[in-house]
Amino acid sequence: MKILALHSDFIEIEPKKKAIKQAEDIKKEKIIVKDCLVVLSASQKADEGKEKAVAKRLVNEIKDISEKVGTKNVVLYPYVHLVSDPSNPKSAKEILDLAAKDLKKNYKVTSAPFGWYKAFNLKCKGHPLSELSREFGGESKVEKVERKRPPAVYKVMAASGKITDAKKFKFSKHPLLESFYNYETGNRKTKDLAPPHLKIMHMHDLCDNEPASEFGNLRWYPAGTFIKRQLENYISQKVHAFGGLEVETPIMYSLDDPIISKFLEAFSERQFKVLSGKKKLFLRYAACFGQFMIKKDMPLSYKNLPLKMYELSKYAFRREQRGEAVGLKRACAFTMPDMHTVCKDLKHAKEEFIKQHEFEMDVAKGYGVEYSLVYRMTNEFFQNSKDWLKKMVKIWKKPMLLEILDYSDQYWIVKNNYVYMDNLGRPIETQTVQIDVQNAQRYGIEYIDKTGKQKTPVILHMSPGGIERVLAGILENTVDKKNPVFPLWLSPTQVRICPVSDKFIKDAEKISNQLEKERIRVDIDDRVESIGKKISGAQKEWIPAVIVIGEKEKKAKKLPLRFRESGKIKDMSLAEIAKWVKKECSGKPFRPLPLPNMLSKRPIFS
RNA sequence: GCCUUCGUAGCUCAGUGGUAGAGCGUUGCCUUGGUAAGGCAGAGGUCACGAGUUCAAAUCUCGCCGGGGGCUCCA
Repeated sequence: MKILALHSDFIEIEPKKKAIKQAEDIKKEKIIVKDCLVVLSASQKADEGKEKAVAKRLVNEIKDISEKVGTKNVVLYPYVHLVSDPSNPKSAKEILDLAAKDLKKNYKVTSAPFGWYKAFNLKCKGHPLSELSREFGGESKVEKVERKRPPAVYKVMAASGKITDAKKFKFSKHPLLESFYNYETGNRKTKDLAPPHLKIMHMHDLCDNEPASEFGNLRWYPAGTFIKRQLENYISQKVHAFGGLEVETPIMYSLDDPIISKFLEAFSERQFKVLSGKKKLFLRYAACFGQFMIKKDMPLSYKNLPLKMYELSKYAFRREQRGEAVGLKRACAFTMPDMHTVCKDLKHAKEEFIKQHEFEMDVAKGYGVEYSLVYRMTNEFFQNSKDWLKKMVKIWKKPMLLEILDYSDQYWIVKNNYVYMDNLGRPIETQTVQIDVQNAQRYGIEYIDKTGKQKTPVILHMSPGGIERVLAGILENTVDKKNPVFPLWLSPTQVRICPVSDKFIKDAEKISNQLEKERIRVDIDDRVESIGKKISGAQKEWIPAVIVIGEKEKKAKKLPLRFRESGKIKDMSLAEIAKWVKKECSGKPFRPLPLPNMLSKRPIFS
């Protein structure tokens, strides 16, 4: 559709006679509208069948222009002569009618008669914005790139390295892998319920959807922010120790960039786009772009390889469709740790892959959640890499699923996914390592080898798990437990002290100060409530350990810790408590209590 | 984007055409306690939003926005 918008002092329209058969029946009278935006429009062949989308675009354009020129009077004037390939009249009329209906909510709309020869008299204001032309189609429905893919073949590699057709594999001892396999192959037994982590998210005041944003954009409250930061710091700490060089790159990139734009064409529906004046930018969906752009500008030597570059992307953005963004499983803005390793060649990449696979498993230990492993690869890679896969399974020590693809329209030739399952039998894919054989060439990344020749490297992608998804996995994992707790290093409160009455608050504070010095997160239930209620509250909050303090404890040398998981009470000295927390949290980052330590002062967020 | 379902107090929800409800939480007072919920009183609502039908709409119809599920998708 092409439009010409004229901000006018007035327009005077006089219908003369019908130009086409389909012309609408009207009274032949003069129409005069003063101080208005006259929108001459013509729809094109390409708009046929997309009337709704085109009408929407038309409405948006008109809103945009009318706001700029400051008028609420709109005159829709069908003007087929603007284009050389007009659509059929029915389609054009439909677009105009839809647009008029929509615009009438906010504007005074006059529709010039459709299909008539009209005389008109118009005075255009002549300021810089008074004459604007625009051209657009129903972009919201861009044709999808049809990918005709042959179905994948699934096999299972047992811990011994033996490969079996997945259909024949006995999954009975591996229910997690089985339910994932079932989901992958379409035997989906899902329940018509929201994933349970949504409730937990809310119960613990972690986070919520932000109604003033797009769906899938979350706001995080202190307890949620605490857990998120802990996970972020844990991963970053691990990656640093593994040799990742941390960088920070922009979150938005120009759509006009010759390298990047090519990469994006097929996925334009999934991007958030941003306007900077006339320049169009998009928000990144991963940290690849920024890192590849750095690497392409670096004078890389074989001596630098493998070069591991790491970024914790806050945020990465994907414009998920309605019905796809669910709680933490698929947010539209998410935190993505992303490492890209430049390797000399495929052989080198395969060696490095093994190390990164071990690394991923080590990181996953900190999450404390059981998961499955799948390797997805091209058939060619599979045929050449059976021994390599055996090395993987030896580290993994359990059967892993193999998905073998008979096509290669993606940038990777092999990747693994670490898969958590939610309680409704749906997978949450988190960590991954991938061998990328396309992007080095696409971005022009090169290194100089021993002989002084320029070579194109192979790139390894590695993510130790999108933070939100990892959290979803951890939360889902608590659901079937009798007395669920967060891993101690992720518990906002580790120990709660409950004085039996307000006489003992001072004593509680003393103990709390001592424990705080040992870097333990302690809070005090100083509310005027019965001790039973304080215990009950601590249980509801999943506080891992509770200490009741009264006359008895004041005198005793040890403190009675009630552990949530077991429900048992154990007498422990301050030193023993500190030792326990240190042991449970070894190798994990520390953050102080995210909320006031006195419960009476603590705000409720949702 | 399509299909489906839901939207009532801070939260969880009841309320099928006739005065807006409960539990939890919150506020105040009483209770000063012994390992899962002490008592009493109060505050808190544009029934998502807009239009329509009706003497009368939380309730029926249409539209719109938002949440959940399914499809597609997840680079």
